[in-house]
Amino acid sequence: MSANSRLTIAAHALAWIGLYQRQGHEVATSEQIAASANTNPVVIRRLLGELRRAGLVESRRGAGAGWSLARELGSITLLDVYEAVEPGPLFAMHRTTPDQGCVVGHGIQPAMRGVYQDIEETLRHELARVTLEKVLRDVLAAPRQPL
Amino acid sequence: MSANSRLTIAAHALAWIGLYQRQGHEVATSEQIAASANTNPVVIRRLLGELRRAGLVESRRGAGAGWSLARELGSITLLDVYEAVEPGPLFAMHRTTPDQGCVVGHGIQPAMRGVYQDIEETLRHELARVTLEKVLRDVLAAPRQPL
DNA sequence: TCTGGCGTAACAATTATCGTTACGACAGCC
DNA sequence: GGCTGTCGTAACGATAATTGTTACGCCAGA
Repeated sequence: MSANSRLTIAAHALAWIGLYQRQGHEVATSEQIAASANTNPVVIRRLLGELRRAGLVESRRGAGAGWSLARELGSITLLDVYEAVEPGPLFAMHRTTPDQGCVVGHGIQPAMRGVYQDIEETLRHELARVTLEKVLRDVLAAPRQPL
Repeated sequence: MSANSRLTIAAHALAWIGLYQRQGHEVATSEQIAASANTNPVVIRRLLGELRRAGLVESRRGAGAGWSLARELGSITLLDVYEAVEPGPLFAMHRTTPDQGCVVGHGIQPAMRGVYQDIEETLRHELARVTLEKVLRDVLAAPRQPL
């Protein structure tokens, strides 16, 4: 599974915007966030665009443009973020239809579908337990380097 | 996340071998399994090779060659299969190190690491609950098409 | 010795992610 | 009204993983 960092970067961006706003700023720019995440501003804009479609953030254009939270960090869970940025299911079925004339080929997909549904349900439950508020709290709790 | 079908195909192969052996056959060939899964024998051999490295199946060469189970279906769980065929973690961190001078850039990875560890732990627990014996049972329980 | 299938390398096709450049659109400000 | 900074998005390349496919040596029983 080519693990991707979309959820990580999206959470990073949300935490960054949230902290920045608590410091009194109105909006954050994709360039600032990209500098923190050490990536390209377009990557941030793409991800935040998906979060906006999900109603988690808002963007302002023109002068003084940038991004702001549409909801409190405490009301956003990692499940919200996951659903916004991760399209497909965790596990895939065969890419071609198995031999329906074979007993196993005929029954394997219904069997695995049940398993996968249970697993995704559990995953969603776990993700829903973590708010971005808690993520930011953990971020700030990370030990600073010694002097 | 480009979902992959490795776990599905591996479970398919194991269920197929298990059922075939219960019908009195010694070994199953990659060609037979590939026909059931509607894919190429090399794909099956590759996956079964990883399962053999994990001690789940055995292979025989020479005349009368083929694959057989190294353990009972009831003692093999989807977690065993998952660990054998899925290398990486579910979610990835940033591909480049975030800005350590930024509070969020510094603390985001420890924070997400904790979340991801919990999630993978839960996933493994779910996978460990399902034996291949149960998978085969569900496969055989799939409704047959009406006459 | 013959033969069927494993073991594995090699390559192409496909797909997703990520980085990057480019450029139009927008809105506040001078 | 023009300037400016940032968004919004298209386009392209690099990279990597998966999957399918061909090819061929190797093995062991008949």
